[in-house]
Amino acid sequence: MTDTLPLATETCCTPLRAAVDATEAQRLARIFKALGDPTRVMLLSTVATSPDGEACVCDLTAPVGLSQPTVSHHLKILVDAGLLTRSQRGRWSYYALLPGAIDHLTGDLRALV
Amino acid sequence: MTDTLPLATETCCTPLRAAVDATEAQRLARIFKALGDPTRVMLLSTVATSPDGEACVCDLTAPVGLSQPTVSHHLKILVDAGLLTRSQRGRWSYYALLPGAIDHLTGDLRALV
DNA sequence: GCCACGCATCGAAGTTTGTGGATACGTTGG
DNA sequence: CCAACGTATCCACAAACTTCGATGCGTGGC
Repeated sequence: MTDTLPLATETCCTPLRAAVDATEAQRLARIFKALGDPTRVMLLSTVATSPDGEACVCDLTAPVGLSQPTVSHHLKILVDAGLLTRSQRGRWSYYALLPGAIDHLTGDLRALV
Repeated sequence: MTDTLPLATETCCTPLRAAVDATEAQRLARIFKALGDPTRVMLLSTVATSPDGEACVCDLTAPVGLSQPTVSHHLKILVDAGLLTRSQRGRWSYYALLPGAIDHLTGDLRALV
């Protein structure tokens, strides 16, 4: 008796879970973070839409208006994120879009929600 | 005479341009940056896959294991990026996925490359 | 009207990131 | 070999970001 129920939780605070686990969220966030800079968006687009499908660093400094070390830094982030590939031929490093990378990303994005 | 050509540019340093202008790159980067954090990826997924399609802050602190101010901060970033909507009913703020936001994003992503 | 509740905002500390100059590395041409 | 060239790496610094405690703001119940 007198055992008043400890107040129901109303309609709030229901237990929820994401469609991905913490590891997958971290992997996706790493990719999105690579795209989370205007310079890198420009670089990715420039590389992907170049006539040969690839471009070297000296081609990319002018479009973004930044120094060569900075451009190399951004390109490395895009490569580490699995969006670009790097192939060195002679003195030049050619960057190209990793085939299927964008499709995989859009697929993962839809799987999130 | 004797006007030797000033050395052709070899095969390098061709003039390139991105498929988007600087303003569009900045807009996209803003959205991607919002997704560039594991916590926000988890939050977006949790909100989007919740049974009612919406969730209040108190529902979301537990899944990510962070304090309430921090969760509110991340949710504001997702709202500002145009990914979530916020609707206050009573004492609670309900966050939901903005319809079409993911589709627009995937479309913009394909238009980039 | 007052208090409890859920949430947003503020202030601060620690960490990460973007950027460029200087420099080192690998390659090519002479 | 040696010099010139294209890149990557290192160092430093300013700016932005993540996080949380404290606090302020609406709303609802008594």
